Amino acid sequence: MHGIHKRCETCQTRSAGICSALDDDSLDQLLKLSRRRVVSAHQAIFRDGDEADHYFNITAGVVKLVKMLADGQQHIVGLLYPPDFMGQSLNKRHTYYAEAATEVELCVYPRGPFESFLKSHAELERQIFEMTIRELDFCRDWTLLLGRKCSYERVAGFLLMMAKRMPQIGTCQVSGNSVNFELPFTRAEMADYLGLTLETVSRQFSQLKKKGIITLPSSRDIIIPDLEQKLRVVPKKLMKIKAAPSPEA
Amino acid sequence: MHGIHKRCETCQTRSAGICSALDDDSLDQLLKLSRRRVVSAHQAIFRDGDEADHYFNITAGVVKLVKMLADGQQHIVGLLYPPDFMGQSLNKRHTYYAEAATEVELCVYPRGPFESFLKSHAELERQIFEMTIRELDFCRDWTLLLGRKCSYERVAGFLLMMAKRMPQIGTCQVSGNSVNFELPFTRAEMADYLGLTLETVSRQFSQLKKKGIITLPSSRDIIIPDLEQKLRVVPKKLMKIKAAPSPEA
DNA sequence: CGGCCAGTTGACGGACCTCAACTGTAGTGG
DNA sequence: CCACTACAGTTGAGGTCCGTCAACTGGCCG
Repeated sequence: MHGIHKRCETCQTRSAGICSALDDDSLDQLLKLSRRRVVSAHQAIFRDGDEADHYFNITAGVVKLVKMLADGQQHIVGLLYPPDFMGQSLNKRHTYYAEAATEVELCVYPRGPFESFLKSHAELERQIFEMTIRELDFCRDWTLLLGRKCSYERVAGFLLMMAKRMPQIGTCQVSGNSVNFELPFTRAEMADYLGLTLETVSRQFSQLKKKGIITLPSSRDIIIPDLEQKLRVVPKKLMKIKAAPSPEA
Repeated sequence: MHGIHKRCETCQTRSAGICSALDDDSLDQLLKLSRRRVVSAHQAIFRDGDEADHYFNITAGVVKLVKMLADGQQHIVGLLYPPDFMGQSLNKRHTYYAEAATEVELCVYPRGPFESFLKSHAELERQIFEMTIRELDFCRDWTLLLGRKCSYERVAGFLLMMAKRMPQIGTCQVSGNSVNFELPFTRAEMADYLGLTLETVSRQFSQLKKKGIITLPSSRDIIIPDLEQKLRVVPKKLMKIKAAPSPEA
C-alpha cells in the first residue's frame, strides 16, 4: 500500500538510522539507488587504500574499522553496528580497513548517485551529520579510556558498552539487573580495540570472573549478574586516592 | 565596497573555515548574529555540564577540550585551532570542558539564531559537516597513537603534528628542512593529551635532544632540524621486528 | 632574597608485554 | 571411534616501559 519495500519495514535503520529522516516516497527512491550486500564473518568490506566510491548502511552484524601498523600490529579504531552509517570520508581513498566481525548485511550506495540524492534531501544529510557528531563524541570518550585507564577499567568499560549495544546487534537477554549475551569478538579483537594484548584481556576476564562480577558459561557467552555493581568495583589505582583526600577542617 | 567587515578580510576562517562556504552577503548576515570574544590563556570558554547554547568559531589561539576523571586526573580529548569550529553537539549540555591554552579569539553564535541561519544556508551546514568528518578522522588516528604507540613515538608524533599545524596557530619559521616554533603547551598539558605523565614527556624530550633530532633553546622553543629524519628514527620496539622477517627464499 | 612554578633527572616499583606451555573444543579423516 | 590438526583461550615466569615519588635546577616576580 505504502509503496515501502518489505525489507525496509522491519529494518532498524528505518526507525533510528539514516532512513528515519525520510518519508516513504523518498525512502523508495533511495532504495532504488541501493544494492543489498551480505558479507560473511572475517571478510573485508573495503580495504585501506581502496577507492572510497560507496556509502554503506549497516543493517545487521558488526563491522570493525582497522588500521594496520608497519610492524604487523593492528588497532581497531572503531566498531559499527546497526543502524550505523559508514563511508563519510573526504578522501578519495579509504584510510582504514573495514572487516565484518560477524556476518554483516549492508545497503550499499554508489557515491555519485547518493551524493546527488543528498543534495535534494537536506533532512537526510542532517541525519548523517548528527550520526557523525555522535561518533565523534564516542571517539573522544574512547581516547579517554585508551589514554588514562588501566587494563581492568578498559575491559570493564568495554563490557559495559557491549551490554548496552547488544540489543542492536544480536540476542541479549535481560532479566532484572542481569544481562546475558554472546560476545561477537575474540580476545585478540578486544585487545586490538582496547590497546592491550590478548593475554591481558584474558587475565582481566579471569579477574572479573573470580570476583563474581561476570560468569562465563563458555568463553564467548557472558552473564553480568548486576550491571551497575560492576562500575562500583574500584581498581587499585583509585583506592589510594579515594582514601587520601579526606582532610578534617 | 563589498560590505564585508574589516575583521573578516584577514581572518583565516574566511578562506578555510566555516565562512569559506559563504558569499560576502551571507557572511555579513552571519556576522550580525555573532559576538566577538577574547579569552585569555588558562581561562574557561565553557565548562563540563554547562548548557550548550552557543557555537564557536576559533579565529586565533589554541583551545583544549578536557575531560576530568573522578580521581582528579585529566585528559585532553581534543585540540582546536583556527579555523576550527566548536560546539557541534547533540546534547543539551557540554560533556567536556573547553579551556583557552593560549589567548583565544572567538566568534560566538547563539544556538537558536545560528541554527535558523543554517537551515537557509545548506552550504554552511555542509562545510561544518565536512570539518566534523575531518575531526572524526583525526580522532580515530589519535586512538591509534594512544592505543599502540610507546612514549617515544607519541611525543615524536605530537611534535610532528604541531610542526604541521603551527602556521595556523602562531609563528613558525621554516628554512629548508628546518622548522622552528614555540610550543603553546606545558609538559603537563602534552602529557594529558598523550596519555603519559609530565615526567615521561620530559624524558622523551631529553632523548630527542640527546639524539640531535630536536634542539631546545628554551623549554618551549623548539627547533627540528630535519622534519623527515625524525620519522626514520626507529624505537627499540620496532628494531627487533624489522630485523626478524628477512627470510631467504 | 625568597617563594613559586615549569622543567629535569634519578631511584624504585608495578602494570602490562613477551614468550612459552598448556587446556579445551571443533573439524577432518582414517 | 579415536588420532590428528588447528585455533581460541588460559595461565605462568620474567623482563621492560612507564608511573610514582622525590630531589634538584632555573627563571620570574614581588
